[in-house]
Amino acid sequence: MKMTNLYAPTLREVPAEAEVPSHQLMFRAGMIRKAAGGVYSYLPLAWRTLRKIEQIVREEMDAKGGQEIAMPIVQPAEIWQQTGRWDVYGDEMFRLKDRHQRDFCLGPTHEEMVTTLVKQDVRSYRQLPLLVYQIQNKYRDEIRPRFGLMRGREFIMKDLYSFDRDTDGLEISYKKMYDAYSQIFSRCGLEFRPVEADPGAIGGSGTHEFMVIADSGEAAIAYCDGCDFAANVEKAELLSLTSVAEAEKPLEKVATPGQKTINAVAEYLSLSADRLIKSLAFVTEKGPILALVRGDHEVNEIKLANLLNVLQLEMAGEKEIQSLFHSEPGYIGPVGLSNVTIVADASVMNMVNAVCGANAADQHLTNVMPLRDIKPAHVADIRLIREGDPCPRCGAPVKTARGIEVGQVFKLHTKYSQALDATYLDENGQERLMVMGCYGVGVSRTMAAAIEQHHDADGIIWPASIAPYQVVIVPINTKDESQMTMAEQIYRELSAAGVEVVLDDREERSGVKFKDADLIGYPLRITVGPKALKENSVELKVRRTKESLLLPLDGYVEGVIRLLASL
RNA sequence: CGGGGCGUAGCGCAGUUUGGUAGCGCGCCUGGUUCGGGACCAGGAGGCCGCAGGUUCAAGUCCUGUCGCCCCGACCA
Repeated sequence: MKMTNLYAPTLREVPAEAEVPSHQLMFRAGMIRKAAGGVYSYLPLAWRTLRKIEQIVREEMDAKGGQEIAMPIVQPAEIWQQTGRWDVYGDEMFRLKDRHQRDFCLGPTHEEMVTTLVKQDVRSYRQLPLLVYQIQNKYRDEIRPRFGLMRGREFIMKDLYSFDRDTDGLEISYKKMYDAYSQIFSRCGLEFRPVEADPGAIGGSGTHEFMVIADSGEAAIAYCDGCDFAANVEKAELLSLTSVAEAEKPLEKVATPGQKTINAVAEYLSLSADRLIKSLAFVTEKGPILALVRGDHEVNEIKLANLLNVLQLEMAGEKEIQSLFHSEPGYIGPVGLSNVTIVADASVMNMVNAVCGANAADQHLTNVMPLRDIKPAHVADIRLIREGDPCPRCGAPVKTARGIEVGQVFKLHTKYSQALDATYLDENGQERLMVMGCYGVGVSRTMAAAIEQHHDADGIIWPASIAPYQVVIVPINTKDESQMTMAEQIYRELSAAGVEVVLDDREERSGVKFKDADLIGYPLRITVGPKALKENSVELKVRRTKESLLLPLDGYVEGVIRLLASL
């Protein structure tokens, strides 16, 4: 491709609306343009990279026996009503009506569709397992689209669905996909980590998320260098911590005027925060909850909601706290409480002579012995893991990092086959439910994640496997005939050898072309100027390392190909 | 939806306080001089100042409404 023909309008300045590096750089490199909030056009450079990622995904899916299909984006309401998700999905679903006022939606995902499809024709155990997948647009009317392609309302996703005879089969399919995903993200040149995750509202049990490690990631993960533990912090389980050894003392009420926060109370009483009990009031559809964690800990609301099996869990407001505790925020506590369900973190129950609110303004209780003074309805692990906590598997201190979720593998079991009556006959002629799994890769998000992980102040640094083009040839002076002749020759020879190459034939100064080359992020740049001509060689510059080298003109094509393989 | 901010040329912004001929930089077009990291000179094109209504002799600027966008929180590939 010649640059004069390439539709890649680069920008010098950063558009005000772009915040994160991937968004800014894709915009500046002329890869994407916005049509509406969270909805983008992909220009040639972006589309080429997306197709490369898709192709990697496709090859790995096919390698595991997946079969590519394409299902409708426009889906009838009925199948969603059958599983109950027409209502559950809420405002996040793009809904539309046809001319007869029949309800449809734009598919946010395809469990209903694929189950309805497969159950029509799969009747026998002989037809299972079946793995089908598609790569296409998904639609979710996100509460808040943001960060460019990272959280769009229209995005490209690969979704594979596995149908097995039983859970043993599901385990095999799950393992296949887990392995395939590791292959996919490795081939895309990404530093990633599969982590244990919370199944969330989709239901089912057992799930891993594939996280690309990046500071701008929306998810926090905890992992252990001592063993293979790695989990989304939402999910990461924790061991209960022991407390100081100290003789039990009698309960006492102390004045703590104006001390409303853990830190303030701790300082006022000259104690460390881990000697305090943090009491947090929540309201749920099943009534009010008082959650207790140690003062230096945070509540994990996902764990709490799962434990109580509630859908709504919100922090109580000041009014609710008044009516429940006859006190104000900052002074509430669990001692002597009977009208609120108390949930204590396991570590709290190990505390001795602790401090908590007294349910009276400007008053706290000291020498609280949780086992003696608190009557929790539940004692469980409800806290959020943090850097340095002991690993739940091996006890070594865990580390934390931020990650971008680019894929998820999920065991659905029979949730959808049951709701949609997807059954088969086994060897004994018995009707049984198909056991399902679903496995997604955010293709467009993966492209954004790759940029988040691989960029510098000058622009994108593509891994060669997903670069829109691998090489750019920059003639220093377009009007110099010998330079142009050589540039054209290199262009032809590399193209003939199957290398994807752009010839920057624009009549621009070299500086402009260098800047654009860095911005677009070609892994390799070939500069054709006096130096190269004089040495009768090809001048290469590696985008990632910024190192330059000269290759003799004789045999340079093989050299370029070898170099690319290492990028 | 709650909180914060912004809509003026393709992009980045000033002008709004105090109403009075719509500006700057980059980019774009023409010609010339340049040419190894975003050149220089000269000339030029390009605006329903988000939209609608109102106040006024006069509105980018004041008032009301509305739409859109960005950031922070609850959602998720």
